[in-house]
This record gives sequence, C-alpha cells and structure tokens, in this order.
Amino acid sequence: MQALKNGGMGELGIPEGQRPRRIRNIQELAKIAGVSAGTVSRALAGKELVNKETRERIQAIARDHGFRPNQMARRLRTQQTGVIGVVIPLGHERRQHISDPFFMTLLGHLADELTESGHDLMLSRVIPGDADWLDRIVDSGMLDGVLMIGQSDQFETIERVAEYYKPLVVWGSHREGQVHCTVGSDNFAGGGLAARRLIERGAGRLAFFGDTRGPEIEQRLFGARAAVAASGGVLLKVFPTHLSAEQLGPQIAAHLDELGDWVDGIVAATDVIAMTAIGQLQQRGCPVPDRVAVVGYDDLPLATQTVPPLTTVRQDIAEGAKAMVAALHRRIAGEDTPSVVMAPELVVRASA
Amino acid sequence: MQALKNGGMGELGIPEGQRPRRIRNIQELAKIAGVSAGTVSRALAGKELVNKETRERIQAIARDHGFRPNQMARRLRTQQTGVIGVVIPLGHERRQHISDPFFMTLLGHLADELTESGHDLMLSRVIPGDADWLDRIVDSGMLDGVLMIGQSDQFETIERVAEYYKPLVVWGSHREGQVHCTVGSDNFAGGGLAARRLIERGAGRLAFFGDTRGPEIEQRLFGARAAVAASGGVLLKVFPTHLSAEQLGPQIAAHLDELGDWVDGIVAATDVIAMTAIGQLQQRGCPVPDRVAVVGYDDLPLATQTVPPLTTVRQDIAEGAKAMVAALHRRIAGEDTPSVVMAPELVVRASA
DNA sequence: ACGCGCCATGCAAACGATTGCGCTGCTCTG
DNA sequence: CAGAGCAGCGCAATCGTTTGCATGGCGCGT
Repeated sequence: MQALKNGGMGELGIPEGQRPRRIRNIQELAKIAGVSAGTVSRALAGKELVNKETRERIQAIARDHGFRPNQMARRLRTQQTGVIGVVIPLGHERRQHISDPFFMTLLGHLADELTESGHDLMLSRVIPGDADWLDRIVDSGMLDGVLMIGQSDQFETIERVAEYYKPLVVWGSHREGQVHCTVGSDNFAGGGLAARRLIERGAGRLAFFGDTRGPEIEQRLFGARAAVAASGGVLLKVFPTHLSAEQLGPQIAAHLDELGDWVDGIVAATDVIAMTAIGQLQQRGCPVPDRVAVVGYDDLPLATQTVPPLTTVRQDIAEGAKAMVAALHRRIAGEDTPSVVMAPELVVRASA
Repeated sequence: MQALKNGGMGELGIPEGQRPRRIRNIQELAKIAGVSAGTVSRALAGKELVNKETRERIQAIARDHGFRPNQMARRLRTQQTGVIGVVIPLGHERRQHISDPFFMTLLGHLADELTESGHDLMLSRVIPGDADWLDRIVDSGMLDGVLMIGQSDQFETIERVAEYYKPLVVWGSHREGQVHCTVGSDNFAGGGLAARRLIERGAGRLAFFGDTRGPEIEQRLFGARAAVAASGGVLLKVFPTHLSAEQLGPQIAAHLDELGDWVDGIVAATDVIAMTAIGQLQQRGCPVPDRVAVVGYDDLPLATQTVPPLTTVRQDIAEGAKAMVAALHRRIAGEDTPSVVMAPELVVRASA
C-alpha cells in the first residue's frame, strides 16, 4: 500500500519541481543549493555579500518550495521582533473599551502607520488586576515597543515602567513633570472650547456627562469649569457617565430624568456620549439644539452622520497616530522624545 | 558627575535586595539559586517534578528580580506561539475596512474570546498585492492559527491555502463544496428578510446599496432579488456602494440624486450604509421611514442610537466570534470542523 | 613570478529557553 | 542487608537563524 501510494504520487506526471518536498529550514535549502546555511541566510536577506548569481538561484529555490525562514528563530537571534504591542488598559470599564469607536479609530490609524514601517501589531486588552501587568507585557521579550491607548487609572504604574522601559508611548494627557511620553490633545483647552461654545449660544445651565476617573476626561471637565467660572452666572452640573455600551443609554436617561428641563446645554466627554444623549433627548421630544444644545468630543467619523450632525471638539486622530508611531520609532532607536500635545479645534455643525 | 550620580543611587538607603541587578536569562537565575537552568525552567513552569521548596524559592527570586523568561526562545523551542493572527484582506477597499464598525466590533469580541483562552492577537491589515500574501502569513512561523475577517475577492487564494493549512477560520459566506471553514450568517436569507420587510410595509420601488464584489454582500443582494421576484410588481435597482468612509457620503448622495423620488425603500448592505443614507435622506427633507423606509444589515451597537433607530438584519456578532474561536481551537488541536452558518434575524425598530 | 587584497563562502558560536534521559542518593521491602 | 524504586536534579541536545571571523581562490600591480 505504502509503496503503491508513493508510486502513484510519482506517476501523476507532475514533475518533481512543481510539487517539491516541503523545506523545513535553511539547512535543507542549503543542502539543495549546495551551499552552507550562512550563505542561504545572507542570500534570502538579499545581502550584496553573496554573489548575485548564487543569491538569485537560492531565492528561486526558496520561492519554488514556498520556503520562508522561521521568524521565531530569526527574532530570537536578532533580538528584535518587528512587533509593536498596542495595549488598552481597562482600569475601570470592564467590558467596553475595545469596541469604543474612538479606540477603534485610533487603532485603525495606528495599524496603517505601523504596517507602513513594516511592523506587526499585537493587541492586548488588559484588565490591570495585579500590579505588574505592564511589566509582564514589556518584559515578554516579544515586543519592540509598546503603544498604549488611554491612561485609565494607571498613571503610577505607567510612570514606574516608563522609568526603565523607553520604547513606550501613550495616548493621553500630559501632566507636568511626568516621565512617560504621551501624545494627545490639550484636553483642558478642549473642554473650555466646548463649554464656551454653549455659553456663547446663550446656554446658562450646563451639564457635563463623562467618567472623570481617567485623566483626559478629568481635564476636559476642568477646562469646562474654568470657562464656566469665567462667565458669570453660568451653572454646571457634573454626571459621571461610564462608557460601557450597555450602561450608557440607561445612565444618560437617568441623568436626563434628574435634570428635567433645567438644562439647556450639554458638554459630552465623548462623541459617543453626545450621540446617545441626543438620541434620548429626541425620544423625549426635546429638540436639539433648540431646546438643549449638545457638544461632543473627538470628532469621530460618525459625528457627521448623526442627526443633527454633531458640533464637537476635534482631536486629529490620524495626526495623533502618526505622532505616536514617529515618537515610538525614535525611542526604539534610543532617542528620548518629549510629549506632544496637539491643539484641539471646535468643529461647528448643527447640534450646538 | 557620573560618579556622584551613581554614588547617590547607592546611598539612598534602599537595600540591595529591593533593587536587584536585572536578570537576563534563566542561566543567571540558575546561578543565583544554585541550581541548573533546567530546574529553573521547570520551576517557573510550576512543574511538580521539582521539589516544592526549591520551586517556590526559585519563583520568589524570579519575582524579586522581575524576571520573565524570554518568550521568543520559549516559542522557538516549543514550536508554538500562543499567538493568533487576525487578518483582514482588503481586496478592493484600499483604505477603509479597518475602521469599519463591523470589523471593529467583531475584532473586539474576538479579542475577548482569545484572551479568555490565553492567546495573544496579532493584527494584520493586508492588501493582497502578490499572490502569496496569505502564505507569507501562515508560514511566518509566528502564529498558532489564523482568523480572517471577510473573504474580500480572495476566495481562490483562501481555498488554496486552506488546502494545506488547517488552523484557519474565516468570517464570511459558505459556498457549496468549499474547503475552508467559514463562520457567518446566511446572507441570502438575510437579504430576503430585509427586502420582504420593505415589501410588507408597502414599498414597491426598492434600491440596494452595497458593494457586491465580496461574496457576503453579493449573497444579500441575491436574497433580496429572490424576495422581490416572489412578489409580483416590485422593482429593485442596484447601486454599487463602496465602504470607504470618504467615498460613502458622496456616493450615496449620487445614488439618491439618480433615484429622485422614485424610490420608497432601501436595502442597505450594512448598517453604516443605512445610517449614511438616512442622514442624506433627512438632509433632503425626505422623512424616514414615512417617505422612504431603510433597512440595514449587521445590527451594530450604534444601530440603536441613530435617529430614527435602525430596522436591521441582525448577525449575532458575539456568537459568531465565539464560534470562530471555538472552531479554530479544534483545528489547532488537529480536528476538522465544518462551516457554521447562523440564522439572521430581522430586528424591527423605526427606520422601516 | 610573487605577494597583496578582495570577493565569495564556510564555520561555528551565539540567541534563551525546553525536555528526554541519566545520575545520584535515599527509602522501603522482602 | 541487598536490590528495587523513586524523587530531585543536572546534562546536553535541540529549535532555526544570524553573523563575526577565517579561509580559499583569483585578479592585479609591480
């Protein structure tokens, strides 16, 4: 039987060259090509060191046999992986963040930038239980660098790790004197922009919806507060609003119930919150922006598609992704890079 | 200066034990513990083979020094990586897909399921230029398995690779007799559901918006066509609509211009298309659903937050992710698994 | 004709873990 | 008391590449 089978394979009339035995490693290829493993390695890497003719012959053999050098071994040897970790710490929000449109949008742009430079992207969704969750990631030996989206409530941990692990760039807000490198927009200024927009349209009783446990959103609140304080007679109520998709609707409904018809302007900490709030408002027959004006934050792609289109504070996410990757590359190369804070910009559409 | 600095570090009164020299590998740890490397390896892996006392001592040392074994080496040796590749082929849409909400939502659920089973997730955004893009991924030696989202126009390539690479599961539609394992919903049935809903509400002049180059959406169109054919006197016009975020708005505007007030029902191939269409319709003062009814596809989280909330064909994305991961695990273990096609379900909200 | 230099290649040592096998001692049994 | 059996650990091979250094051969200048 065995012999018959093998015989059969050979007799199909398909030349050996077309259905080659699978090459497992560089050694086997070397044997076939009649050279040493080192030469094959160099040839496959396209190094000028090896004779053009031999090089091309080796590459041809590799192609015919569908051989590709084992990345694991290569990376072990070269001590670099070509992989960037993208981690999103879920300090508070257990379930949601990863499908959060903002995160996803940023992730998309990061993926674009990274593939551009030939890097792969390893996604880690982390619930910081133990104190060394981040150490585990950076010490895994699998990553050339780490990109982190949002500081959550892990500022201390990030600081500690950044002390010894350089190739780390995080999206978030910059606090005076911090050691880790952040890229983000000026959330304080942005919060001010949002509040002032509402005040200028004549709103005098504002509400802020957002979870202030993350530093970014806290800053937005502070910015809004400052703007309110600067305009005499304007009031601001704050409602902690979790981002978790299931909780968002009900929570905002509750806020709105509590507010009754007192409120005439809402500062939403994110576009998603703004969208949800507008939806709820309209369900209650409360016209936006005529009765209550709403301004969002982020300027996600979907901000243009809501009804009415969202007035929002724009963070240039694509630009931010670009900056993060650029900074990371320089850090991988050993340089030190400062945090970058981008200026937010008010985009006026129809909701406020 | 240098000396002063170093001196300062030492004189802070922090005992040596607390700020230990960094251990680079298992050998060094072995030397410190006074055992051999093999024993350390076993101890760190928590194997019963090594004496409980020694084991705990070794683990303690590792903890104190913040040592973690190099994953690259481990994976090279064990020939398994603990990494699952998630790849999204962009056969046609150059820029968009990765920030597509559907993809992102599915990705989120996949990440949940995979981290559950202790796997990491490597994201590859691929533009299939050369014929061997998928081979390059599966042969990289970095992946225990591959999850693919959407078949794009790469059916042939996928088939070819699936022939020899078992741990591959793709989200998409199942074609009779195909070899690769897919998970997805019955797009033909779903398309029918959508069209019938419109017809039952009294619509008789339908339009289908969607890019039919991917098999999933093509199937939805066929389903809608079948439903139309079954109801005498109903008409259906088809408009190829790319998913690229920048093009979506203008394209739909163009379709709507072309349709004029002929149309009274729209079958959108995705929720995102539906949302955009509704936005454009309302801008033109065309009430939804009274003048034109719209039904989407996917039932993304944001479908509930539009105004009006979307009537749409639900694919259970969480369930799908679960099924994909389950099938992949079985395939990694060497089993063979059949495709699974889930029944779609019409979710009636307000847009149709 | 001789030696110098360079091109192309081979050799072998890393990279850092895992693991089958074998060697100690010690305990237990007949 | 001898031999078996076992727990605990060390040895060394192995995973598949990369790369510094050594080497062989050949051309060229004098």
